[in-house]
Amino acid sequence: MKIQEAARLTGVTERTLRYYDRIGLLHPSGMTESGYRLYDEDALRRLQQILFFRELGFPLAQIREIMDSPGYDMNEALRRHRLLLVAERDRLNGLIDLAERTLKGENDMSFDAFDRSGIDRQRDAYAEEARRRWGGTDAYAESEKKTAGYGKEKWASVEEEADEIFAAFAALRGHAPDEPDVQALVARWQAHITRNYYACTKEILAGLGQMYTADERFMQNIDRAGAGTAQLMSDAIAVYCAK
Amino acid sequence: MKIQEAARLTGVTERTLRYYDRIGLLHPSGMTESGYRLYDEDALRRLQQILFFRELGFPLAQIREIMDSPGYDMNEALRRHRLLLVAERDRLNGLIDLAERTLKGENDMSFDAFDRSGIDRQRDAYAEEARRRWGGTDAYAESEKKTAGYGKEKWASVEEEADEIFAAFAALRGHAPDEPDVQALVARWQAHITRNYYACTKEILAGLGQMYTADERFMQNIDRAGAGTAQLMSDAIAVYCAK
DNA sequence: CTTGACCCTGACGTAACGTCAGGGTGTATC
DNA sequence: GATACACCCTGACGTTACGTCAGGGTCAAG
Repeated sequence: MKIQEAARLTGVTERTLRYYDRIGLLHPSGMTESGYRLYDEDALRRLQQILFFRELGFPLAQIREIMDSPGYDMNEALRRHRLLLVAERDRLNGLIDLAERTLKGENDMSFDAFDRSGIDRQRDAYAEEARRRWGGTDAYAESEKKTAGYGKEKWASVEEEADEIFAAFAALRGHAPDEPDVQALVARWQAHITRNYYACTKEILAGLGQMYTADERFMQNIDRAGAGTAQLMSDAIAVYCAK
Repeated sequence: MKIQEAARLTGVTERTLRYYDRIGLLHPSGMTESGYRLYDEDALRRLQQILFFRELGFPLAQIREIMDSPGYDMNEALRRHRLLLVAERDRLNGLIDLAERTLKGENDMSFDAFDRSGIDRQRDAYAEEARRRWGGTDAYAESEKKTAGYGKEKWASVEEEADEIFAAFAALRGHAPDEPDVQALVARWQAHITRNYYACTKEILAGLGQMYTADERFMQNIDRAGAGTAQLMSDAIAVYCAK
């Protein structure tokens, strides 16, 4: 069949089929003398597979890899990808929470450029600079008020979850910082901060990541979960924020 | 301060600051004679606000609108945006579920190009064509087997959730199809199909949307929730799939 | 032989920047 | 005063997954 029918049957546009041809993801099964693309059922079946992975959010380049290398471990790819999906969902949950808190006036649409996340809540150099710079603003007062309003139980549970995340990082020591399971933990950490403190943008997160190894106090606190945990977190955060 | 310091303090890159200047999102507070950008604290505060909205996923163009029009209803924007976030999260939950089912071998990485979603499970023209085309394949048999394995209770609860979603659409009749609350329902519907039937790509979804008004049986079934519900669903799906 | 439906290949646009390349500015040092 | 070096600038192209023309062949019907 010609391109129009193939497009109609699968729901994609003709442009998409030509694009997939060009990037080598799906070549037509044949061509007429006049250069018309022809697709057969095998081609359409391959397209179905492509669309399945695309729907899951795989980039097209990776889909091509998966489908062209026969030895590719598809289950492993799926498992890793699932972790990315979970991480993204957790991040969204943090944002939803942030939006709700902002609507209720519990958040000020700004943020403090330092970590008050129970690591040990001492101000380091970075935080001090931020405090000097933003200390006099309404945003600062607002945020102080909010965190001050947390009850002791709330704080305890927040720190407990933080410790859980540290422990999870500690368990992954030895893994590469860019592995999906590690990256998923970074997303969870970011969501944790966003939910409990302030809008943790990736810029903030990157700044925190640097502190975790640069500042003794932060590092020691994190490494209570095991030596090298802070280093892994820091490296993983760097990778996470680079994209 | 000059651009480098501003970038360091806020965590964004210089390139980003120049870009925001160019697109009119954040102009520097001043310029030196030689054309160097200068930023003061007001500018940095504005940048904080920008980054807050950016983190929530607002497009830069909308952030500019929000911040430049004093009469803009920020709470309304946040409320609408929250619905988009929720919709996206639900979609991800559907995909996570799909990935897990695939890993367990309960899914075949393909899909049936027709809706078996309890609407009334009769094959329409579109479905018939798909059946003719894919009917003999393993994928088809596999999927039949799977849905056949659903117990009666499972089916009942699946259909119940479908009815809930129809009712939610019915409650929004009169709203424009592109409103975020309506769009959020579309995402929920897609996630429902993905969770309970097959990988519902946007191409599939678009095909279903057309059926809902084109095919009497589907339309009548949906309109049990109220006349005009199918039309709204169909329109909303069309908008949803267009992007 | 003309119409109309269908096909093709560029080429530009999208969002939000990253990454050079090529060149000017500012200040400290030799 | 020349040089070194850090810092600043403006293009311009690359990225992802296509959408949207523009300009021009192909094919069957009338």
